Amino acid sequence: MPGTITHELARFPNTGRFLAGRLRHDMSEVEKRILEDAIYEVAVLDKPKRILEHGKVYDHSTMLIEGFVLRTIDGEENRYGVSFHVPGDFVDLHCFALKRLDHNIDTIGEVKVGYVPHKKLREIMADHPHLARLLWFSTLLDAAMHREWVMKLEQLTTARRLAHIFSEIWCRLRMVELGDETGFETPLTQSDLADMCGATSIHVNRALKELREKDIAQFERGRVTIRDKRQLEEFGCFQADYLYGEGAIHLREGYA
Amino acid sequence: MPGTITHELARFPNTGRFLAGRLRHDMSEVEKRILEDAIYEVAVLDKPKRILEHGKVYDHSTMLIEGFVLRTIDGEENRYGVSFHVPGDFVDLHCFALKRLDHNIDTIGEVKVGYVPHKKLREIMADHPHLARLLWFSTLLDAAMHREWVMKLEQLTTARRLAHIFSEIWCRLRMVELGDETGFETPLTQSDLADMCGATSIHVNRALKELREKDIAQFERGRVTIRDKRQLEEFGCFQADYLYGEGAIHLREGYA
DNA sequence: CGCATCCTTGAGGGCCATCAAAATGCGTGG
DNA sequence: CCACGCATTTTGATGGCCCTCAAGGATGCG
Repeated sequence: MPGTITHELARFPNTGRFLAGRLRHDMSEVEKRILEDAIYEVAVLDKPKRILEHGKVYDHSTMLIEGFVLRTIDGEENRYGVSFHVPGDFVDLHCFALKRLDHNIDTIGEVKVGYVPHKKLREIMADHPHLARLLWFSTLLDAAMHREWVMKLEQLTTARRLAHIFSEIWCRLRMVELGDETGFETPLTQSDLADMCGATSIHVNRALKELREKDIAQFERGRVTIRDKRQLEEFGCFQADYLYGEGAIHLREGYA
Repeated sequence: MPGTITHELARFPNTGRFLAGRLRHDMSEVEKRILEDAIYEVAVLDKPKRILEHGKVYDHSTMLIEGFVLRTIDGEENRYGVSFHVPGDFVDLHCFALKRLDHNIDTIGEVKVGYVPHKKLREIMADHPHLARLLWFSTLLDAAMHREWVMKLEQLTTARRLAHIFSEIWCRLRMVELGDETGFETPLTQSDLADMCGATSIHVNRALKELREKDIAQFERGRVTIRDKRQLEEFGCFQADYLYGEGAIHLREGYA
């Protein structure tokens, strides 16, 4: 059926999830084709790997086709997770306009990525302003998610941060029609979660126990099961509007 | 003298600080003129005011000409500061491509702003791809700063967060040739700083005392004085590369 | 000179880090 | 199949950072 992900992936196997559930409906067939054809190489990485490194300059950008990656910044001793990506995300469009990178991109579990040369992106900027705006939009989504993470870190305890992260990942997966109604598969470890929460893995473990005992969500190796969606979102102070999905569901009611 | 801020401001009074110290040298005279002329109205706001509100849709974007603004997100009880802007920043280019806003823009002290209609921005997207890329670049700078804040919040104590914030503000002011060699003027209160640190104003007060006693930096009503730049940056784990300034100074050495 | 806002200090308690140690699951090779 | 190594997960005890509640001092403005 036209409009479904299956239909999109049949025609655009590498970029069919790009902006799905958001502004993909605003893309013309021509634009979808241009983007799909911009990918000159596809790679499958089965082991965790740092595919982009802080400080370096690249002449391509990366589309995440399958799997998960983490955007990280290294500290003196620890690694810090500053954002998370799901299939359909253009993970480092940032390095197109910024040149050198201020962060790393680390894969988590098995991943399939597509590479787009910056030369192609420059052509798109020059010849297809509407598509260019959509690319811009996708980087602004990243910025909006970063802002939410800043607020989350300023406001929430570790258990609530985890609830927020689970809510966000689940919501984003559902927008690209991954995961299911009871939760999602993920290769994330407790240590990865700790990197994203600014906590130790030891404390994350206790916080996960709290979520389990409250019957909110359950983390097992390789899977997150949501026991109570409403409670999860409430506990994690999650309101999906910052993800700019389609439909009224994603309009935050707003606090008084 | 050509190239100095004074010379730029003489010709482009409202936009002469845009990307100064970063990619402004990459802007042609024509592009500078287009941007300056895109501002259809200038306003001076003497009292703290929320100039952009979460959830609303705007048909203009805002250039900060003088003064400071805070990008905030409201919680149930508290306000959270997710970023900070200095003169020359295009504070809400985000709302051009995102439509509705996921955050607020609050002024701090007296502020002068210029408004740019989105219609003009669409024309720039269509007719001036290079200038469009520079606008994109400026929003990516915001994203890079958000990432650094995420890391800062995951990693640092309140006193160190303050050191980081002071370092960042000072560095950004110097790029647009504001502030001076010993520090900078600012209308920020301890309560504003608390909103940016995810701490209470009470604790910020104690943390400022620590910076004072360590002879690192001094906060008085309306002014931050840096006593020891090297110590400030070290204590706050500040490395300026994420601000993408010109020159080798801003290239992080990188951790082993 | 009264009021509002901002700054400062003290006491008690909760969240989370650190140090230490053990249990579990998983793949490899004998 | 079992032994082993390794990463991941789990639990306990102690202490530091920061929150809350409470109160008072400074500063600026009408």
